[in-house]
Amino acid sequence: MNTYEQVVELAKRRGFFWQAFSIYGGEAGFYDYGPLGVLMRDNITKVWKESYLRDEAVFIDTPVIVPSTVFRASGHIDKFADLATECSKCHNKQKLDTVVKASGFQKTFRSVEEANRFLQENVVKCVVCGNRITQATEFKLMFRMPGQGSSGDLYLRPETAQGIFVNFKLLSNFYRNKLPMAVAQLGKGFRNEISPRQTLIRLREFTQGEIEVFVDPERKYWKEPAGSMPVNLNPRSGESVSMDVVTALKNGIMSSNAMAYFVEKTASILTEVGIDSARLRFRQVPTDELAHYSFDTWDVEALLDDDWVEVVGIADRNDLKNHEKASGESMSVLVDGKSITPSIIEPSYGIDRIFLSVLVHAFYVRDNGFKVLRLPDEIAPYHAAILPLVNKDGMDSMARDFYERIKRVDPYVVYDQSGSIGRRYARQDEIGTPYCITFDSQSTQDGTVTVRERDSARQIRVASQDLLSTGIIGNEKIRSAFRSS
RNA sequence: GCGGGUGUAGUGUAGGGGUUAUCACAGGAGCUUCCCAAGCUCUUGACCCGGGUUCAAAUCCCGGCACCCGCACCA
Repeated sequence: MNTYEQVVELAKRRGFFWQAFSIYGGEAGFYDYGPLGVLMRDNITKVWKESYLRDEAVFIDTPVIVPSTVFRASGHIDKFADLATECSKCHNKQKLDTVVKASGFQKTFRSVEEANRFLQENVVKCVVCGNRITQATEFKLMFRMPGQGSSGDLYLRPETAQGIFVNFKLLSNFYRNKLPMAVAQLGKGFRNEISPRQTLIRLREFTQGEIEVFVDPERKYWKEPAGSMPVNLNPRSGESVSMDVVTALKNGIMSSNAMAYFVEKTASILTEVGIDSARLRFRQVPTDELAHYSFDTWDVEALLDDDWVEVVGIADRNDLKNHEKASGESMSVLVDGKSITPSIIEPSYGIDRIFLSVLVHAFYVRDNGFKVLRLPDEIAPYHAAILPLVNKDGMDSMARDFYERIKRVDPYVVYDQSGSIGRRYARQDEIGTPYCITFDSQSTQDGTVTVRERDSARQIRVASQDLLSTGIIGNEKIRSAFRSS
């Protein structure tokens, strides 16, 4: 088993995530977060959210169900599609690839135009009735609720971003008509993927954290990046380099200050939540792979075993023009007497993929075969487990009493008195709990407890009273003993 | 969506036309246990779903669903 497979096995067994609706055979592309997964995922989004709050972003929350007018303007209804055919005689709908292959051709197409040209020049027949097919259409990748809106269809949003764009004027007013402006949204997105695969990597319902940074198109400026951390850059043309973004901007590898700034910020957030910087790279998307709305995008990819998986995309896009045209509403801001329709730099975080990558990067197996999740303290589902060394001589009641108190200081704790102490340590290692607080016979004498750290298995002794006032991961003794480096 | 493979307790597995369906780990109860999955006793728990063949299907056949690999797709 590779690391990914071992992580999936562990995740199912210990309650991080599992296939949704499994008692009815499951449904491809849908997963449940289990009890530990919810805690850990919320810890990740907390880091993300607070990081952007520090950057003066404002947060909103908009509906997941969206009228067709929005996606007509954004271009999703036209471009967010796969190629298909509909037989003019029997009206059977088929994937274009299937039909073409059934007629003995081996070919794939990039556009309707290209497909139609091929269908004119070659005889391709309907697999059901044998009628010749001459027209290709598109298979929509958005979930649609036909006719349920006030003016037509409703759709489940394929990205959270449009909810921000359509609110641009209200938001700009809230932001006191200043530029640049950053607006963020955390929420569900939906795509009717043709082949969902690999647990949390390709879901049909997923969580996105998107930030729309509205900037002056002339400058595309946000703030000065620190330039203190080298990141792995794979530019569209030229060599891959490890370089800080200030240098990259100077060398023309980064197209704008804002792009450079958010590349650096993203690297910082991802490493903080537990992604290994050595297994992280920024790849500038080749022109022919760009999404319909973007003219420059850096994909942020994490290495899972031998595959690079996109966890974040940072896109330079300009949706406001489309909405301005379609709605008739002005999307400009008056800055220094100049009317500006902003460009958008959009860092879009795939929360589920980040979550999975953190697990894979945290996973390791000890020499004795026991599995450990080396999660950052703030990301682990539980900060600490409270354990009596043995269930007698008052250790159990003392530990239980401490557990009841510490919960009020830090609710991310768990109590366990079943099995041997070694077994309990192993259990906690496997779910990434950084600290185990054990009550032994000395605890009953002087009120001190042992604190065992997950990765080193080393222990220190501290007064249980101190922990009640400082909390666990905030305790200075614990920090300096185990997290100094 | 195509082709190939797979589907047995929470997890990993053995087997396979008539069985009390194997084993391990995990889980529960108890005894024991003063620091890293110790030991003992007891114990909960499974043949993906539907149809067919058959006296009899978890086992064979067909269909569905899910997962894995490859191809395609990933706005």
